[in-house]
Amino acid sequence: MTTRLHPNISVDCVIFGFDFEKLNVILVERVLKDPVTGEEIISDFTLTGNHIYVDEHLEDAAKRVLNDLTGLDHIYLEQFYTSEDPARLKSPKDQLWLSKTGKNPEERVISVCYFSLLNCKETPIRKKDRKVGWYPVSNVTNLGFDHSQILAHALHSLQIKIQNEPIGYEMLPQKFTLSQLQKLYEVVFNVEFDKRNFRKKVAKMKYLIPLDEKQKGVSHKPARYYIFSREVYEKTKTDMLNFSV
Amino acid sequence: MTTRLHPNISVDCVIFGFDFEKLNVILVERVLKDPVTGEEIISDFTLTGNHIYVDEHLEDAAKRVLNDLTGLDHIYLEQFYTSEDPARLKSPKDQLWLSKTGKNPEERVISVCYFSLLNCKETPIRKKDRKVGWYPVSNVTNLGFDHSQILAHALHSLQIKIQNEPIGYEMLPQKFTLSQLQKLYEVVFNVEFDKRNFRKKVAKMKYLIPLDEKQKGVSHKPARYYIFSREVYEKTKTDMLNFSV
DNA sequence: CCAAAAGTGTTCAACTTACACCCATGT
DNA sequence: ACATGGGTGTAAGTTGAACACTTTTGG
Repeated sequence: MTTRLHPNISVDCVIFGFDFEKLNVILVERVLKDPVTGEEIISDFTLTGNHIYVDEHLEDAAKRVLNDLTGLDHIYLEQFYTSEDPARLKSPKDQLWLSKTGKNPEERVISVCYFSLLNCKETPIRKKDRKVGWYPVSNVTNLGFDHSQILAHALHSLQIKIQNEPIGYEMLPQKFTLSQLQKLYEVVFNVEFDKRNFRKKVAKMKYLIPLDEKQKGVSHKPARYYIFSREVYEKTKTDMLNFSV
Repeated sequence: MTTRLHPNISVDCVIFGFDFEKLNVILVERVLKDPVTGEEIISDFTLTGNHIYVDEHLEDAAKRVLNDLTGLDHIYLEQFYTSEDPARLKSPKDQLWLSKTGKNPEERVISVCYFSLLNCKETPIRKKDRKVGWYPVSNVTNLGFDHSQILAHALHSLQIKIQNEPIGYEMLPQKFTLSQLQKLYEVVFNVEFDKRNFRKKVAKMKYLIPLDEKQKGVSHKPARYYIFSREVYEKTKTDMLNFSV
């Protein structure tokens, strides 16, 4: 394994997180100051990403990015899109940033994009040299590079995927309440559900298993905890079929 | 625009076609003969693809592949996956093929994959130097390179996509019958539908417009023709919502 | 005792499924 | 006349949508 970075191939990670209230995404601040005046020439945000090593699995490169940020392994990771417009890094701002950070702004870079799912509350973010944090997806505007489009793609892919596979549990703690699960679906799709109808719906999902354990220390009727059983899911899943358009 | 091919980036096209009976895919024969004995050292099939030019849009590269094969422009094209395992072209067979066809077998190639949709009956295939043709998807086994996995990915993506957008019409002639439409969905999902229930379902789709025109020259009751109206579709489409797992 | 979220059922409308026969055409 | 696929309706069961009150806890 060589350690040379590939000049033309990168990965970008759209790291989604749920905090029981909103859908969030990890962004990195991108600030460039004029060395003389101290004025901020660039001040915006981007997704997290990296060039790959020339003979590295792209998924491993994405895991590197994730591990650098969170210290975690085994994070849910899904390739969803490859951004490749030859002009995608050609805006004056992006060109300036690339030259000031030691990249060659002439090089074409295609970026294979992954989304990840995390529970914000259980994920410490290691802020290294640059400012990194969770930001509500609904507030995000004008990211650097073409990252706004990548984020839009990612959200759409997440919506499609979560309809067909039980991946939402990746954004919840192991034990969760039905209200938390409902809120998760609500923020992912940006809709509201009726509590009773939602509960009737999930009651049919046999892989959602109620525990004899309730919330403690909450100043209202404590909610029952549930767990997701992948084992039951794999045994009972049935292929979807429903062409709805 | 330079005309140098990028050594590390290619596109592969999974070209699906419907012939009113089966779902087909265009494959290219890959034959390598021993120059002395004439024995066939390699004899299998692959998808169609090509390296990109260094500053070419990947979608344009895919369009080149499609235009070379069919002479057509404006073919439905959808990026669905990027194949990237550093070892994806490392099997002895693939290495042999690469060296015998003037490629450097050491180079890592990542391939951005697109699927296209066509009506077989309206698509002439230009067979140039190599043998190219339509093959039933259900019979395909053991393609060269990692193309079997790419095809499986493509079929899955097609199934997901066709559930959420009316892209099936790309595989039908402009005027089609309801039985043809039904057969299309049946072969894409590999299931059978009840004729009456299918018709009730599509009757709700306002963008399926019946014509005052029927089949001619068929030895049975002639079927009414329908067209797909994109205009009506765009006006009436509603966002899907149904997390079914 | 108050605030806060948990939990629970019924009714009506819409949709899904299963199922069988006559029709228009070419040969 | 016959073979072929086109075209149609109904009843039963299931699912989806709308809607309000009681319960349990902490403060």
